[in-house]
Amino acid sequence: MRTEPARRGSATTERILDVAERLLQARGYNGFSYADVAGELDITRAALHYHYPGKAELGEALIARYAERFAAALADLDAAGSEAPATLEGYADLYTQVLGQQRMCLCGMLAAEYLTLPPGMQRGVTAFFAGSSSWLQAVLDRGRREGTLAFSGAASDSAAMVMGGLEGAMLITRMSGDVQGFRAAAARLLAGLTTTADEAPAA
Amino acid sequence: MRTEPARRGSATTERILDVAERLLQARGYNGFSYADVAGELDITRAALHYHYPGKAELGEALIARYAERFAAALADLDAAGSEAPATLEGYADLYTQVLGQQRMCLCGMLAAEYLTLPPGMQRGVTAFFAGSSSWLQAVLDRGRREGTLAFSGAASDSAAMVMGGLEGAMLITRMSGDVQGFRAAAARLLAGLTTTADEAPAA
DNA sequence: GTCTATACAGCGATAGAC
DNA sequence: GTCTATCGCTGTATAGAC
Repeated sequence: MRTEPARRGSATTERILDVAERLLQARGYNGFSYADVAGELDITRAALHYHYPGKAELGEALIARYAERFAAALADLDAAGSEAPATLEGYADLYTQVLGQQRMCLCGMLAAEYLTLPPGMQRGVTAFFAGSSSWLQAVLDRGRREGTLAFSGAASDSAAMVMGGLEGAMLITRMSGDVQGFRAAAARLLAGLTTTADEAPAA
Repeated sequence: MRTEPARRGSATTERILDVAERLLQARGYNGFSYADVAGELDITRAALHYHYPGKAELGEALIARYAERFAAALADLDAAGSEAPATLEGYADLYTQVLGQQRMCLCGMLAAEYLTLPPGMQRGVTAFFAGSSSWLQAVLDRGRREGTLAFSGAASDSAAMVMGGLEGAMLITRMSGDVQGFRAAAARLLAGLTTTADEAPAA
């Protein structure tokens, strides 16, 4: 029951969101227009305004859907019941999947444009990262308790490191489409949370 | 002799670059206009076109100056002759300083907008990260040789982790202005390159 | 729910006077 | 080196017919 569109979205609004989401993740909020979305769907800009009265409302809907899907993915990771390191790998895989579609994280993109966003969108982006961060903190704390993770300082600091590290690696590797480079950087990032340097000196 | 403007820049062009740089780092390339820059300097848009014929040329000049300053800062770090860990802390400090001005890294911002940039700017951004990455690789390799750093895998992967990690942490903490949070995340990031968990369990 | 038509502001850019 | 004036295009948004 997570696969169906939910009652808030008609088939058309979902198609609009799909196109707008791809454009936003590729070009940023200030880098696409109603004309771009309408053009791909072969409808007019006016028709778009019927579904989403303004670009701000469209943007808020995009954030809401993205955050919902992301939260569902995190819930799936929790439900899998893996140990903390594997759970973190699953978290990193979420980013890898987005990057594989040649996209930047939607909220990472909006973080860059933050100061130009309407207030409602700013709130949505902030909430996304707050949610992601608190989920990560819980996983990190659990791992440290279980002894499967080792790091010093507050879990919130390491959570910020993981979240920021993945967003930033995504930001940079997307330019060249180097998904393997992203994977490697993400692996190095998570390696710093376990025992470190327990692998072969130079693979 | 690094403090003076260099002969390519008149006083006016430098003032233009100063304003445009701040706007770009705050709002992104697609988030500011010639009118914004001209307005702050109390000149007209036409006068701006005299100094920089188009926004693309202005953008390229901004990248060139930023990259030049950044390279000079890296050269200073090399000249200090510190051990690798301290050199990396100096590298992270460069980011902290930018964040302290409530700005995002200029090239990190442009990385988000990469697909919407004119080709000349794309080349500049790519070159910036390539240069930063190779400098980091050299420091990492040196630290591993000297025994002051410990990490497995290729230095290029850890370089991508450090660079991406700082860019991403910057991207996210800038929204709330949490410079202390950035510092902590950066410290955790670099801690993963040394022996790890050699600090007090919970500071 | 989609269309045509239109309004209106903002954009980057150019011409030509001073 | 800066100005006024203007062009052409694109942006978001609205009114009203179908």
